Amino acid sequence: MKPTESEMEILQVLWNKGQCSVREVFEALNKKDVGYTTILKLMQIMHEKEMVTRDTSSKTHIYTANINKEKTQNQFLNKMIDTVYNGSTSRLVMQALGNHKTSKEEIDLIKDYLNQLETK
Amino acid sequence: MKPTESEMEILQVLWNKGQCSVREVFEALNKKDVGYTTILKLMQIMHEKEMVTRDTSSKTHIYTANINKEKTQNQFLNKMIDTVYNGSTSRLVMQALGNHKTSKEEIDLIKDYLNQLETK
DNA sequence: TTGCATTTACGAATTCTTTCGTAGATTTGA
DNA sequence: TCAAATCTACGAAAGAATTCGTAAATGCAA
Repeated sequence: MKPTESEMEILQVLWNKGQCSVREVFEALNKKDVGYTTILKLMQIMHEKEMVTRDTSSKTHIYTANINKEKTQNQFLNKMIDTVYNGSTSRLVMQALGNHKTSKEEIDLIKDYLNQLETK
Repeated sequence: MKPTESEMEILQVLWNKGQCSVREVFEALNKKDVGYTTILKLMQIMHEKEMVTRDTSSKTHIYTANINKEKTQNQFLNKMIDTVYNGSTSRLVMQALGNHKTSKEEIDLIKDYLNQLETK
């Protein structure tokens, strides 16, 4: 049900690009030390689990994500809030905002979002 | 280096309580279907990995977390931002805020925090 | 056409994580 | 004191997740 870490990386590519062959995913991931057939195998397993669908009409199969991006992200997020932040969303958020990687633009986006939340 | 999920649950308890025997952790976790010796073994492994230290001067050993809470949380957070949110902190934050589990109090906390960030 | 490159399928090995049984030591209290 | 309870150590099994080698099919290009 819940994707593994490797599966998540693959889903990431599929969500971004929409449709991909194994090779496209393999190249997008660009992992050293991981061979082509490893990615292939993972995607076959994901197909068995029905996390992805595929079009096998031509030799090169074309894969598409078959689970919802937002729902899946939320699943990870909630798990993380529980096991890493002891259930506190605000602590996660504040740490995320405080970790220097956040640009001014991103912070502005979040302010807008908070204001929206407020007026509702 | 990076704690596993089970290890994270144990660390959670140790960070909260400071110092614990195996039994205390076992009881705090309160997991059905997981025996005492399982937690013991995990904590012994964590000791080997130097994630925890322990005082063995009495029969019941007392464990203490030996890795930094904020640093470890950040490690998970950054990994998550990368593999689940494609590198976008603001998307993670907005999804966290949007998932209903956030109370008004928490939202206010975050606003204060953003204002602080701003004035710096 | 024919052989080279690409692709799939699949089994199996490897590695990582979690689980627990059992044995032996220590403590406690009846 | 000594039996019951509690604890540690440790090996090993079970279960997940990842990895890849190899064989067979397919398509492409000379």
